[in-house]
Amino acid sequence: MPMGLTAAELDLIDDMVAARRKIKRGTTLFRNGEKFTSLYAIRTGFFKTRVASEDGRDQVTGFQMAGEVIGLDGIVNDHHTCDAVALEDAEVCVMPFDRIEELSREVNALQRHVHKIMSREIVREHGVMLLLGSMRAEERLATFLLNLVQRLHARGFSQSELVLRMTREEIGSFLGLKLETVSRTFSRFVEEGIVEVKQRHVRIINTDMLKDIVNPKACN
Amino acid sequence: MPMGLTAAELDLIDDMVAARRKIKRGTTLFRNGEKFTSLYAIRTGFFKTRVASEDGRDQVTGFQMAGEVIGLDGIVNDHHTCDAVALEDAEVCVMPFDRIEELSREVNALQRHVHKIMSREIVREHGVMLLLGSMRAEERLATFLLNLVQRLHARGFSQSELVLRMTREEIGSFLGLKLETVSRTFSRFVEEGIVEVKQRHVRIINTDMLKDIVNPKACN
DNA sequence: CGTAATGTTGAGCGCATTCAAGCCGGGTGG
DNA sequence: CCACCCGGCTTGAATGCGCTCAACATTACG
Repeated sequence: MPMGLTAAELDLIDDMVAARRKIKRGTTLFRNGEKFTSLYAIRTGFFKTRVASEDGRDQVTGFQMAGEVIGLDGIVNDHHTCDAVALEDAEVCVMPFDRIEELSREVNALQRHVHKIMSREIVREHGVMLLLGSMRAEERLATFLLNLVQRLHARGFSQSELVLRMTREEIGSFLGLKLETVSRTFSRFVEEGIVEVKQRHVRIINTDMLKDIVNPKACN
Repeated sequence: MPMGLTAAELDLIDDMVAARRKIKRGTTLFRNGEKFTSLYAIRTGFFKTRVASEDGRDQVTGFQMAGEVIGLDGIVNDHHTCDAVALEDAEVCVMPFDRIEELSREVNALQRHVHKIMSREIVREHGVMLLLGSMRAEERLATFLLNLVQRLHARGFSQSELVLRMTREEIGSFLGLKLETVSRTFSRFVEEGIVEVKQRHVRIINTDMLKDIVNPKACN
C-alpha cells in the first residue's frame, strides 16, 4: 500500500504479511483482553470494532472496510482493548507487529506510513467525538451516511447507493442513539425525499440536502 | 521518559528536543490548519485540545497535563486538525517529528515508545466515545472526575482534592453536556455528600459512591 | 471599586428514550 | 408450496433527561 518504494523494499513488505486469515461473518478477529501480536489489513469484508464498559453496555467505535487496518488499540498494553467482529465473511492480512517495527526501521516510507495510519485513526476519532458530543440525531445519521458512501466511492462503488452491512442497533450504538431513533430518522429522511430505504439498501436521492443537514445553513 | 535506555541512547533523546517553548494561558500551542512539524511534551501546565465543525460548534477532545504528548493529530496530513489551548501558563518540549522518526529508527525503545503513545491516545478516545455514546450526565461527570484525580495522583497530587483548570463550559463541551447541566450535576453530587465544590476546587468525599455512579450496581 | 466572565438555579420545553405492538422478510420444516 | 417462526425493523404513545431561556450570584481582574 505505501507508495514510493523500490522493488527491493516491496519484497520486504511482502515479508511483513505472515499469513492471511479468513473470518466468518459474526465471529471475532480479536477480542478485548486477548494478547496483541499483529495488525490486520482488511482485504475483503466488513468489520465493526466495539468497546464494552464494566456493566454490560457497549459502544461501537467504528466500521472498517477493505484497505483499512485494525488492531492499533492493542499496542499500548500488549493486549487488545476492544473486539473486532466481522459483519460479513472477511479476509485479512496478518502483520505481526514485531515485523512491522523491524521493517519500518529499515524502510522510511513504511515507518512514515505506519505513523500516518495511527494518526489518521486519532483524527477519525476526533470526528466521532464531535458527532457524539454535539450533533442531533438527524445530523449524526446524515454524517454517517455521507462518510460511508464516500469511503465506498473511493473503493469504486456508487456515490449514491449502498448496502448497510450492519443492523439499526449497531448504527445506533455507533451514533449514540437507540435503534428506534435510527429507524425513525431514516423514515424522516425518506418522507423528505432525501433517501430511499428498503431494509439495508439505501439510495441517496439528494446529497446536497444530506450535507445541509450535517452543516446547517452554512453562514457565508 | 522511555525506560531501558543506555546512556548513549539517552543523549540521543536529548537531541530530539529542539527547544522549549513557553505558552501563556489562553494562547494556542498550535491551531487547526497550521503546518505540522513537531510533537510537544508538556513539561508544566495544562492544555485542552478541541476540534471545530464547519459551523461554529466545537468539541473539546481532551485535557492534557504534564508528561503527556500532544500534536499527534498533525502527522497524517502534515497539518494540524485541532487547536491546543493552554488553560494555564505552560512549558513544552518541542520535538521535531523528523528527528523523532530518525532517532526511533536507531533506538528501538524509542520506536516502541512512540507507537505506544499513539496507541494510548487511540484507546483513550475509545473511552471517551463510550462515555459520549452511552452514559448519562451523572456518569459522565463522575467518570471525568475519577479520571482527572487518578492522573493527578499519578503525578504526586492528592487522591481526593483537585483544582479544575477549565470552566464548566469546557467540561461540558468535553462531556457532551451544556454548562448548566454540568453545574447542576455538581450540585447534585454535593447534595448527596459525594463531593465538596467551591468554584473550581473539588474535594472528593466518597470515591466509592463516584465509582458506583460510573458503574451502577455492578451485577456480581 | 466597577465591570466582565464565570457559575448557580429555576421554569418550561423538546428531542430522544422507553415501552409496546405490529410488520416484514428470510429460513425451516411439514 | 405454504405455514410458521424469529430476528430485524417500523411505528405509536407516553415519559423524562438534558436543553433553552432567563435571572441572579459570585469571582476575577483591571
